[in-house]
Amino acid sequence: MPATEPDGVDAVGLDRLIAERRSKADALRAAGIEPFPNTFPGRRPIAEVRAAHEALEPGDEGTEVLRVAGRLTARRGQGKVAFLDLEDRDGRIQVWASIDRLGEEAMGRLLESDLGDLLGVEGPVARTRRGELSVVAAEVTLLAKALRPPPDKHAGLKDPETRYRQRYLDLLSNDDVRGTFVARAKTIAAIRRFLEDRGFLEVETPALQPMYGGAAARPFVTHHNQLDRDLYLRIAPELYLKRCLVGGLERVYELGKNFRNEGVSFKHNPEFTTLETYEAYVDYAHVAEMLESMVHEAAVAATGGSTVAWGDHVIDFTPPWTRLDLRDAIGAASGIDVREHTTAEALRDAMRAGGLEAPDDTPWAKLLDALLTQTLEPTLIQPTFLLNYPLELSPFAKRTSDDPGTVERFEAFVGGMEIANAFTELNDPDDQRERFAMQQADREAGDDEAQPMDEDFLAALEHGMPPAGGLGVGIDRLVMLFTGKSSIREVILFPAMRS
RNA sequence: GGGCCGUUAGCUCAGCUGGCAGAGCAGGGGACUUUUAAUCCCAAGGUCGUAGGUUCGAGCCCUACACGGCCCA
Repeated sequence: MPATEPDGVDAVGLDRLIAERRSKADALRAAGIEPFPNTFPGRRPIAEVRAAHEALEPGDEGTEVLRVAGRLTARRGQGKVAFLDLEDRDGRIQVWASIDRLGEEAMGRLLESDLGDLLGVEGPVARTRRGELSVVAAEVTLLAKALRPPPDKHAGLKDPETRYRQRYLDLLSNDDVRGTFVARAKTIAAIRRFLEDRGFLEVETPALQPMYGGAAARPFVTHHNQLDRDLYLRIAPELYLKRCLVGGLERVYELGKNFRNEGVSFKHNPEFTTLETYEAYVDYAHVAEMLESMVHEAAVAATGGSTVAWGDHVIDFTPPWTRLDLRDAIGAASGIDVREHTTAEALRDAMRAGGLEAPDDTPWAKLLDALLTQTLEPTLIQPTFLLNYPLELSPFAKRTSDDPGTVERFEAFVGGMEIANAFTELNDPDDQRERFAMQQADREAGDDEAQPMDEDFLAALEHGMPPAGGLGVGIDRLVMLFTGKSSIREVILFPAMRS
């Protein structure tokens, strides 16, 4: 064992680094200093302290003694004066420590601290001759000893696997990652504020459901031991929120997790966050106006402005957004007039003639959806509504008055992604029963994402649901747009990973 | 599910045609009373993702697997 190593430190690599930090913590305890104290009262956020002292000139020192706390991220100087960078959630400030102010013992302890330690510092704020705003340490308190070394301070943590599996390391070493999740919180808060202002009630409906529905997706199945029955994790709250409309709650929303048993990719995580809103006595046109205002307000709250950079584009969320008829827009993007190809065979042939993927044994409406995905969707960078969808794709939407094969539904696209789906809600229980029957037929034909019949929901509709406009918004995708991230994993704190 | 790429020190990365495992930062010892990725000197730190194979010899070539990323479905 090298003579320079502390007692008990003879390990190598990471083990040695941990052992060194542990032995420092032990030494503090032996000196009567608790390396994990319970509290540090009166601490002020660094950003606030900075703002209050911006006016200080180089060489000046403020009169007020205050406290800041955060993680030690860098240290310069090792002798009788040292400069340390302390970082909290929203800011970073230099700590100016000198043996003159701290005394020999406290200065010695400070120099024993390690990068990653959580420190509390008390003292006045000064601006150094070089112009750096600093807390002049009169007293330094270790608030929590870091027993493991943090990631490199300059390069940050880059390995995506470690970033997602140990997100706390990502958050503490990469400022912009913290910013992403702050933006996410601001987005969600702005949406709640917006809906609250419009008289919506926030409700909570079951995530564990005896029967799932409200979306085309495969569910997770779990089991309740005492009831001895299988339950599904919800794929959407839709059918419960409509029961709330039947009950007279008139304007409701739920913001929460859905669970879909599908693959993981840059735009899919098995649990993800959606907003659903239902408003009585309005139709989908009204919902479109609400959505564009809501997203605009959320963009301003999250980013400070109405526009965001997205690749080489600048997306402008300012209402009103472009409104296009689905069939017209597909025709313009693909060169295929879907009104002229009214059978699955004809549409499939036209798609293949145009070099597009068109699976066999697929009904006309699903081919239309495939055509949308392949040709139109990637071009919808600026916020755009596509209006009026085929009935077969929309088992809960109300028919248009002029075409029984079309429903009052829109999807909203931004950045080449679908971010929202809305319709005038189907409230005729007999029509709804027919739609379930159509889904049942799809299911028997092999579509395992088709809706199962839900008699309990039908009974609710039979009691009378007011005409209403409903909306679903993908919150994760919205945050991707606001923060310029191209992967959903960048906006979910702890994304799903293989074990 | 398919294709391509990646996995080397705590972190970020080099590593040539197969020939002794490298750097910066972090960490350790020392110097330094206004630093800004502080600087200077010294010493240390490795199951090269895992398991096989080829070879006198494998971080490097081959096979399988694991995990991750990107693209496609």
